[in-house]
Amino acid sequence: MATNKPRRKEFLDVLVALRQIIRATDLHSKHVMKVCGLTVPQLVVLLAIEELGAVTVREISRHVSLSQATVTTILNRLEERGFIIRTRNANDKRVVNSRLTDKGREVLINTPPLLDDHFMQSYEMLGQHERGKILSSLQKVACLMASDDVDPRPPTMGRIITADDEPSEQLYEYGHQSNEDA
Amino acid sequence: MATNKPRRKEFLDVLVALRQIIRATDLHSKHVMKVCGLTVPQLVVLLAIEELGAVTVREISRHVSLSQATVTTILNRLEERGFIIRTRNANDKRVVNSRLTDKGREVLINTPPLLDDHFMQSYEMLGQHERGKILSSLQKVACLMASDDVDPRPPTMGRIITADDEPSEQLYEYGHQSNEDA
DNA sequence: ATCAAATGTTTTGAACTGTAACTATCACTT
DNA sequence: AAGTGATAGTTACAGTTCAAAACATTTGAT
Repeated sequence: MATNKPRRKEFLDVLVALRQIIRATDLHSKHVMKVCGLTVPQLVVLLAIEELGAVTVREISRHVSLSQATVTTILNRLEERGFIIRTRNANDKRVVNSRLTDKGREVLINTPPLLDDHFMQSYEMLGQHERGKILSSLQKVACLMASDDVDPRPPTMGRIITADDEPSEQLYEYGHQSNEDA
Repeated sequence: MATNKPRRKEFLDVLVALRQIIRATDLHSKHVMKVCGLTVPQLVVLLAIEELGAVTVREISRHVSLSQATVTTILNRLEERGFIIRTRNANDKRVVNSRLTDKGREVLINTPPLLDDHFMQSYEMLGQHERGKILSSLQKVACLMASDDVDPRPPTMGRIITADDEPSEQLYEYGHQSNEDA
């Protein structure tokens, strides 16, 4: 337990790296916006709806790691532009289910990559070991940061539509499950 | 062999981790705001000014990895609240130099940590090897992402304000200095 | 000296983001 | 049935963020 104390500088390095990553991510989102008319957050939400079918706001917000309010504003834009429709659930009128329209489904066909092109290329060339190191580090950081804030998670009782809501592990998977409700 | 091609899922994992990190960072910033009245970006800018002395907007923006426009809006808020003052440079009236006020210097004394408490604690307990892995991974990611957006700026060659940019004590005179640059 | 290009900052417009306050609805108790 | 508390979603507000356009000023060329 000797050299265990990171100096101030080490934290600063972490901070700087994080800020650069955040900035690059944001820049990429703006770039995607110019190319395809949708930002990365919008696409992420759209993909979540594609994957989950008729889905509640809360489920989306958990799935994409955004607050409910944020998801609402994103859904507003998506609905305005005709990529999704929202319908109140008949069983529980508090609930709003969002689904893709044809237009929304179509726009997803040509989805540009959600990560920076250059990053993806370089990342692919890295060799499995290195990639694993990076991914696990990112997840570790995410995890360490999240745990402070963990627990927006009341005992779920999947009543309305939900199947199960696993927070981690494979978030996006291309399976399909039609989960229609009357 | 040659499982070298990361599957779509691997990129998604990266994306998800990144989004969680970004979110956590933002949450922490909001938290800091509630505690000390300044957001993390505001503090970062303030710290940059503390470090660099009377400094231009462009220099700040490079130092903190934010666009000039963003720095300007942050400076607006900081000036409004009396933490800094901006003065136009006499030599070149396009240039604006920002410096701390006493109030600004004072508020920095009790700066809360710019990284999440819980994260810092856990990070400290990690052992040097693990920490190194994480830091280098973050830097790698930052680097891979940044290169797309290559810095349109060669290393600062101090034109207006003196040259050597030692990150330590400020010995900046914004007087003149014109020759140089043989 | 004057006009044009370059440079430094600010403004504008649009999006993301979260908390807190608010509405509507449901579930459960009395 | 009425009331209370929990839950789902939206709105209001404040802050960050960037690109692009608008300004202001300086520098270089004619």
